[in-house]
Amino acid sequence: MLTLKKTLLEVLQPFSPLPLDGNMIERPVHAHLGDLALPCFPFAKALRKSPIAIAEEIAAAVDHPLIHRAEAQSGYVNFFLERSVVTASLLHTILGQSSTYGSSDRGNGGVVTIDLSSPNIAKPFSMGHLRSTVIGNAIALLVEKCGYKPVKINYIGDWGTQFGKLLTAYRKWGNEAEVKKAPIATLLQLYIRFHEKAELDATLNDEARAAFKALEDGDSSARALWEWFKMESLKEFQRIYDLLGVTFDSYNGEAYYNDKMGPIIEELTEKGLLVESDGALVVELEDGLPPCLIKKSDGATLYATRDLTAALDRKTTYDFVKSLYVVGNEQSLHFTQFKKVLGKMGHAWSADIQHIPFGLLLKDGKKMSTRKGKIVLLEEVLNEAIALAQSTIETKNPDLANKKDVAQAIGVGAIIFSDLKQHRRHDIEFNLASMLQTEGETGPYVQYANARAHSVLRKAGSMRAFTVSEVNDFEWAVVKLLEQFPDAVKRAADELDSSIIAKYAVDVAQSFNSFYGNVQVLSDSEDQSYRLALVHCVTIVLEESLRLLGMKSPREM
RNA sequence: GUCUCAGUAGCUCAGCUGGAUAGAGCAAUGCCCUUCUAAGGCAUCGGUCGCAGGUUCGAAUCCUGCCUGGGACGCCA
Repeated sequence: MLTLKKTLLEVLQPFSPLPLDGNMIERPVHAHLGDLALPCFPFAKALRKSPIAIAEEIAAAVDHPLIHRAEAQSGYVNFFLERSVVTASLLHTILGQSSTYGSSDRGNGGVVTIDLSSPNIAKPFSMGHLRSTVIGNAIALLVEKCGYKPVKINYIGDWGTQFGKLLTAYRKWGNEAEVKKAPIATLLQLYIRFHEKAELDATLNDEARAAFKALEDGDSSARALWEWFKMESLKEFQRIYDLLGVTFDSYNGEAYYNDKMGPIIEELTEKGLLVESDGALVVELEDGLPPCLIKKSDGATLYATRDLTAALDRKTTYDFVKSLYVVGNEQSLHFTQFKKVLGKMGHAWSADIQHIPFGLLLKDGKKMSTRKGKIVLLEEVLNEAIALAQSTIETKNPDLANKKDVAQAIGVGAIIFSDLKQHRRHDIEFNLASMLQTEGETGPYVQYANARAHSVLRKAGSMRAFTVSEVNDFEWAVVKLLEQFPDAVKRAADELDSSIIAKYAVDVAQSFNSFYGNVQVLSDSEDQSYRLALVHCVTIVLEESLRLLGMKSPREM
């Protein structure tokens, strides 16, 4: 309640011996205690009175048109707002601002680069990449709503020793026809086979390293195979991005930086930061951090080398005010090192780089590993969710138009929402059943609330002017939540945490469903026009919330 | 071993910039479709907030130690 809180702060400041801020006003845990509350405990010392007495004095003295009444209760002043005044003003605001409700311009057009998705070529798109894609996309939408200009970069993993492994495996055991038939699946099998054999025969790893070195040095046969693998992979990834509705501003992957790493190595050398260690070149770091490897003993580059190059390139290309990397928890150390190295190079903007870590997707309590073939394929999961939504539609709403599109919106929505609703740092135990769920705190639940709201609006026909006379508890609960939307957006953007939006959307859907179940909107009552306006506002806020999560809002389902 | 993240109801989680009786969803049980989409609503059941100290008028929330689990820890990314 940003504006309500602000107003209340101004009203209350004269009574307080301390400067008040928004954090000191809270929402009571139970609705019967009031709409907003001021705990008076912090004032006791300065005023040398008991919090109970202070609360009573304030409650008796406060007088404002927005405040219906103020009650003192065990050290708190509980405020009951003038419901009809607040409601009328809020509904007009939301209807007037429509989808821009909750938007701000505090980003001032500054560029925020977001490194997201970043699947590895020749490997299937796993559930792990889903997290990065979905979280990164939602953050892009969030910062955009706050006036920044997001640049989504899909930093494709198309370089590195893994390609040496793949090239080696393909030359030993692969054939062209099989790869053509089922590219990713076949390449994955080769990759897995390589690791099985390498456990028994360590010389394979040496071969792989040599093969990658050859690729990096421009060997034409290696290069041709690599191009082919990459093309096939990108085709497969695109199908998934289309399904998820995610687009990118750049697909510059690691290979893009292959011939651009010279300058950074020179810069590191000039600044005296490179040190030789066991034949490799490293940058030593303080604070007990392990050194950052820049060049392997065979002269080949590493992840960190390319990341540094990419960071410098992005700074000159985009001049970002913030650069975000949506990459798993397990790479935290790498990002700490990488930022430190940039700092040591004298780039003050290294402070604008931020790792957005997220928890692993676990299977039986353990990390899934591509190398051992322990992965879950995202495309299969998505298709299953869509099929499930489709069959639900057939039983519940068989006459629905565009069943296919709606089923896709719901199935994909269920998957996206199940990921975004929990705090991103938590590890997630992979559970297909819970991702496919459509009841309770799920994406389809929120979408359903919105569809019901639209159904009411359709039946009502055109909107009319309204006046608010009385606001019942069901309506008031919805109004109070709608009022918090800008605050939820702000908190989510401050913490770059879309789960705040997801939880907020569930709250709105719950309060709306409760209202819907208990209050008849379409009726002869003179409250109908005001209730319709409320329902309309619910759809505006729900749709905007879902949009910020990267989800669609079908009007019928 | 070092660093790091986590431990809240049977399960999955919210609350963690300290504030009132710790909240949801799932599961279980019982109601509600001759009122706007039952992917819904209403109700019941369910908790030593990992353990032990400390700070505070007040701690799930902050500090310290311990226990348990995940992850990372130079030539992978």
